[in-house]
Amino acid sequence: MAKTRFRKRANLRDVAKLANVSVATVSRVLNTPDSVAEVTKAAVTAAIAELRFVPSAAARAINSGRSRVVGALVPTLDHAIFARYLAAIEQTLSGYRLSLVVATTKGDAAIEAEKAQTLVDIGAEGLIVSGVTHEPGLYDLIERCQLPAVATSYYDPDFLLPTIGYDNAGAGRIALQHLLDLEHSRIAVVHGSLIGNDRTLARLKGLENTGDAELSFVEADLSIEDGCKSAQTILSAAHRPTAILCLSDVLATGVLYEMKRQSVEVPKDVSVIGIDDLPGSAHASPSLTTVHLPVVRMGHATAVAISEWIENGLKPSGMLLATDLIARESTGVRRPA
Amino acid sequence: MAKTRFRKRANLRDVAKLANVSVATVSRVLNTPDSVAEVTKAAVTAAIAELRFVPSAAARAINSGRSRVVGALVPTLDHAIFARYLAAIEQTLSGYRLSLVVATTKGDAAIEAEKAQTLVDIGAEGLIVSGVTHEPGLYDLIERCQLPAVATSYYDPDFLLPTIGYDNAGAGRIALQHLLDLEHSRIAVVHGSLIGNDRTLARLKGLENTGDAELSFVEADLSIEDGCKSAQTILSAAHRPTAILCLSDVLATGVLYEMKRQSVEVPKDVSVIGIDDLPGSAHASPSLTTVHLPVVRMGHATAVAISEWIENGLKPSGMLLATDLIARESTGVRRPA
DNA sequence: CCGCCAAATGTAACTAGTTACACAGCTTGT
DNA sequence: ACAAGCTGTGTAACTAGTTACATTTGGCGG
Repeated sequence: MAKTRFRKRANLRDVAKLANVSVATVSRVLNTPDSVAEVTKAAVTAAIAELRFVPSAAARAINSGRSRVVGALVPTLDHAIFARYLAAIEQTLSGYRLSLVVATTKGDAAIEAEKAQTLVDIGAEGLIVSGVTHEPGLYDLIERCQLPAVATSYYDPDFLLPTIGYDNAGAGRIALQHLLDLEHSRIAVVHGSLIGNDRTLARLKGLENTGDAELSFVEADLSIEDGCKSAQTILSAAHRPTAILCLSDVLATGVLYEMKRQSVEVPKDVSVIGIDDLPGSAHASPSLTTVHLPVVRMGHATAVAISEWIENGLKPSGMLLATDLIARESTGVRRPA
Repeated sequence: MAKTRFRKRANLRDVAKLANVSVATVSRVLNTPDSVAEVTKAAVTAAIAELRFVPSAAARAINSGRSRVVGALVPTLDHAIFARYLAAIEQTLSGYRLSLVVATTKGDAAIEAEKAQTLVDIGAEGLIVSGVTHEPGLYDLIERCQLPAVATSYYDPDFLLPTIGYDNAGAGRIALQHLLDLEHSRIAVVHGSLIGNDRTLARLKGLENTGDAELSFVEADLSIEDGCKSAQTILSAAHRPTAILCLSDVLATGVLYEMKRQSVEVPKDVSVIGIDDLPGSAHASPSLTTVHLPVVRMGHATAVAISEWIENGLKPSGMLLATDLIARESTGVRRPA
């Protein structure tokens, strides 16, 4: 009874003893079964089964120097854009027999640095981060550990880490240009928080060359709710804009809902454009004109890059992914007032 | 030169040698710094810095027997319901200093069993699975490894593993009852794939007690796209139903869009109800009546349960989370034909 | 009938940490 | 003044695997 009371996990030597073979033989049964005689193999297999032996991942890792884990740091999981992107990463990593650990940062660089440390603590072999704004601590960590790391959602060939992403300023510019082409000259811009969010900042940067147009800005949390509120603010303004440029589809969706609620016709009374191209945007009514961000391709490319780096030591160069205007129903030529 | 050519990662003994102390002292500097004299500590710290020493996660894990990693198997990440749920899990696990590895299964039990094995291979200390339909291989694995594992999104006190979730049949029943209360008697049911999806199956089971109502069924992929298509099918039927019950909000959203496109008024001409209560559902127009599934609470509860099990050996009992009807604008009393 | 070779297996030394125990050196109490 | 006790540190034995090298065994050719 005392024996079975607290039977701790069996290890290689327990199996070896029971099967009356050496530890090396057990190890061989596990790794190179062809090099072991059938009878011996059978005995070892039986012992493994009897002891319910499961090899220790840590012990294997210590020998191989491999954990087969890569870590991804994202602001949130609760946003379709990051979820899709991580889905693509996971799928591709899986093909390289690598696993994905996800850590969320709430867009806070300090939390990010902290969570990066815990990723290193569990032995992550590579890191994927979002954007190019980080704590020095994160760079230190990457440098100290000689950790393969790539930054995504942002393309910047001069950045310390390889970047795989799109031209956020360009995406903003594309959206703005579309509205300018439609002769809009009073445009409200709805954007998410600027604190620590280089993507949003860059998109705003892309709006600098406005020609004759006059831009006004509204900041909002990244939620449909806040998109609605922003629309209210904009509609109640003295000089109503003829177009609303949302730096994210989530906000645009909220704006669209509020327009409907207030019986403002889109695009007749006001045009609305987003950036992201979420799965739902094509089905909104009116369907949302937006700038497509290739997050799925980005996820795949990122996973391939980090995998090749980890497995073959091939440090990737950056990759710029194209963003395209998807013209749908929510934008139209400004009607002469 | 030859020395620096390929300086492999420094280890404890390298640091000890350089600092002229023993390995134990270095280890103490790392783990119990207060037990080391200041001068010694400084020397060791300097050596650590000089060699860019980073302790090996695997070696630590082998001693502690801990990996601090838990694995979650979900059908997909590309669906708000799972993303929100995982976000909640990650957040709560993080509080226990545990990391989350995500593996996606495409709803395929065989892929699930396979990925569960890779989770064990990287040393996961606990497993979170979705639903109660799995391969024997998965159960074997859990049993062999004595792995803490909980099943979610489905409550079944008699299941082999502790379940933390809701009553899916009940959720279906609530939705149906709502429509019956509104005097609907011809109801179309739109549901996702039944293959290997016990949640959908259970929700359908909940629709058995129909009273006088007559139900028709349409199967669709879980996408807005397919929700639209299903609506087309339903609208073109000879005997048009007065209400559409969607077993998922994604489908309901598609149905709603199609109604708008075809100028079918909701809820005047037809009522629409969903199940899930996605973030966007409250903002649809008309806003979607649905059955709220507490996925965030489920995520938290699951994370707490698995953490307590791992850390303190407390095997959780199951937990039934309430589902509530959220009556909004998309349902109304059937108009006398 | 002996030696050579290959297949099968064992021994022991690795991987990189943690930690029980021993012990030196100094302070404090009697 | 000497024992006791505390602090700081070192030695070596652990954790659980992999693997280089050594050894045994048996078949087959000369």
